[in-house]
Amino acid sequence: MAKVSKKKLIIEHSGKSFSELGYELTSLESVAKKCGITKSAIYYHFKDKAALYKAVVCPEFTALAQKIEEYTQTGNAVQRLNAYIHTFGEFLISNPDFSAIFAREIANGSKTIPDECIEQLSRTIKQLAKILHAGISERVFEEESPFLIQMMIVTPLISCHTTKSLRERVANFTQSETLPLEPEFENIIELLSKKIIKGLQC
Amino acid sequence: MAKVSKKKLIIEHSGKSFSELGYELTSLESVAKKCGITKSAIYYHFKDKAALYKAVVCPEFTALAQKIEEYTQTGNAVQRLNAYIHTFGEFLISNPDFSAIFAREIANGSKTIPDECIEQLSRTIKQLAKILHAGISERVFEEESPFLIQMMIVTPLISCHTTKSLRERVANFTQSETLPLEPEFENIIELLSKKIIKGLQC
DNA sequence: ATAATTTTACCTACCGTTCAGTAAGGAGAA
DNA sequence: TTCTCCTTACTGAACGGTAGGTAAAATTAT
Repeated sequence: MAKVSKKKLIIEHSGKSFSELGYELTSLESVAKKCGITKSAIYYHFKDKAALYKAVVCPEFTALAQKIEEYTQTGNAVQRLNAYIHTFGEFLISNPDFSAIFAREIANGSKTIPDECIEQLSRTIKQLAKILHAGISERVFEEESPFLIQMMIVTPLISCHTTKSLRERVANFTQSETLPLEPEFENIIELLSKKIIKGLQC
Repeated sequence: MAKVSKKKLIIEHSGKSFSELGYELTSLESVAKKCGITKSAIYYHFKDKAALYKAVVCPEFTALAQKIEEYTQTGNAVQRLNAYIHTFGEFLISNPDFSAIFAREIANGSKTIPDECIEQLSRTIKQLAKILHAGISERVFEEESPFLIQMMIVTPLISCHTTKSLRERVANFTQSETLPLEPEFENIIELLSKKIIKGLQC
């Protein structure tokens, strides 16, 4: 065997399924089928469904936190906040699977996110808090809760993919009206970043 | 029967369950139990599970669209946008069940939202588009996609309840740090409204 | 041979759905 | 009044299907 470990295969395919169907509707049998193995083989590698989910989700949160810390160290507060939004945004936009899983978790009360992931998430918000604090020192930002700013950044970006078909359906009802309402935004990250930074400035 | 109709009871209890557990995890048997009837009684009143879900969700969307149109007719563009955000926000904040269902739908690709609801949703965004257009005429707003603004308004508000426990867990990792990060925002609607309007102004 | 991996066969539990049946009550005719 | 007929509102049992999970045998790799 050209050692493509089955474990990785399982993580890949189940990740896709978790993102497309959600945790509950993802059946291990269908995942096994896609991997070309049986359901029991999954149970050899993972204790249970929840453990598999963890194995899918944790590395993603870690990679995100890593990137955030890497790219938001230099420059003034405005530049750093811009970098924060862009780094977060590009990670979400270019990882639609992770985005979808994150969206479901948020809608779900985040009950199934393990503490390990929460810790990674807290790394990013700590970084955001630092940037906002720097902005206050530089007298360019008004004081505001980092959680609120985080939500203003993350939730629209996360929903960007998941609301696509919703926007299209809504557009079907509005397209005959006066205003042309395009349901797609090419450069949502830049648009959002500009608006949030402007909204935050003194 | 002089008593409260069972049909309403079913809608109430299932609505709570749909919002707490989601569509899939809501079992009709548990709903029936809470209503003090049998599962079959639900099938007497509703064709199937999907029809019950519709009966729960449609009136809410209609009520929302109604209120939006009612409260955003008068004033200048800034006042009307402020009214739009407040009306939408207060509806969501004071209807956490609807909020949770909406959040799940967004995370889920909105596959289970009936067209009837989409139409109601399009009413609200048409109204938003009008307001933004008025703002451009008044030379106070920059041109921007109504869909983007809608997302900036709706997704943070919707996630406000559902992220509560997430924020608390994240705060547990950050509270010992330099910045005190409060996971609660009392007046999120007003905060959000101010920032979005500022971000949109010329 | 031994350890790692995977399959076969199976269990239990639950879910949405259907369906036959029934108690209660009103409408209309006798 | 009383008998018949029909409707409303519901029950209980069962069905087909699928899900997560497990024990043990079989296969493969070292």
